[in-house]
Amino acid sequence: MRYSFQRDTIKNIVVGTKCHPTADWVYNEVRKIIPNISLGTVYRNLNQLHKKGLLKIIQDGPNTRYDGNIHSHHHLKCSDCGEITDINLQNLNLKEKIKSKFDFDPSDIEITIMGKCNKHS
Amino acid sequence: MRYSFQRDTIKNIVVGTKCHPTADWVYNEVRKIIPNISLGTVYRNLNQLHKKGLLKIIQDGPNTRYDGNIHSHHHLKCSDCGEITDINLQNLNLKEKIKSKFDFDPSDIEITIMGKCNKHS
DNA sequence: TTTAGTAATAGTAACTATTACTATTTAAAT
DNA sequence: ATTTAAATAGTAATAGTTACTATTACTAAA
Repeated sequence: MRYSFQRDTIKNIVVGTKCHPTADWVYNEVRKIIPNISLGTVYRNLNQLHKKGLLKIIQDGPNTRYDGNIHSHHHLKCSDCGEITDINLQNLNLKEKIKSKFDFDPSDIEITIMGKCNKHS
Repeated sequence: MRYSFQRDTIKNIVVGTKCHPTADWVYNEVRKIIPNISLGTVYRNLNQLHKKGLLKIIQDGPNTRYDGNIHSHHHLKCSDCGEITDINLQNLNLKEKIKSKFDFDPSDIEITIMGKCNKHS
């Protein structure tokens, strides 16, 4: 993958925020640095960065969001303000439970906990 | 909510399958019974049935799917064939873990396990 | 260094899933 | 039966994303 300033900027923006942005949010942020960047360029590069494992794609209901935290983690989502927070859940041993209980070979586990964050409980 | 044959048929189709269908799949099934039903009617009724708690909406990547199983359960998804299977995971005690570890009041937990089903492992 | 090759881009068009709109139909209460 | 409002079919509109194309710009080799 050849260097491009556009992709590099997009990557830095996604990795540099904890807000799990949409493509459109990223687009508006990048435009502050590259005013004439194309929305298509943002989408293309977000997808390429995902393919390279440099960011994650998460679904927030029907909305696609991007996550610069590529370490194994899960999400809390506040049903009031919509804020999504990364959390770590260790020792769940879920993969072993799945493997022993079901005829299924697990590779990745996604957990989203809906509820109220401290500002809205 | 007034009775309508369209809504009743849609509900029976979603509840009667384990395939976690898309709106379009439901539309094609309903058309076998009501050939001139409108796609908008399918969407409107799927959303109404969801509001009434008679079905669930799940996200399969960017695709919205409907689930007639309204009991608490989780999902296995095969990364080869895409098949989604309902599973029960008891005694995870996740809500208590979350409540004690994070400043967050959990209401609902969604778990999706990606991996290979028995046909593709 | 130039140059040649090709990946990446900007701008725009196209596509797809979903929702909104509107005139007409229909359930069901009076 | 008449009335009323919910629901419908059909269509238009919207939003998010991808595809297309002429042009630009990395980068490796001459």
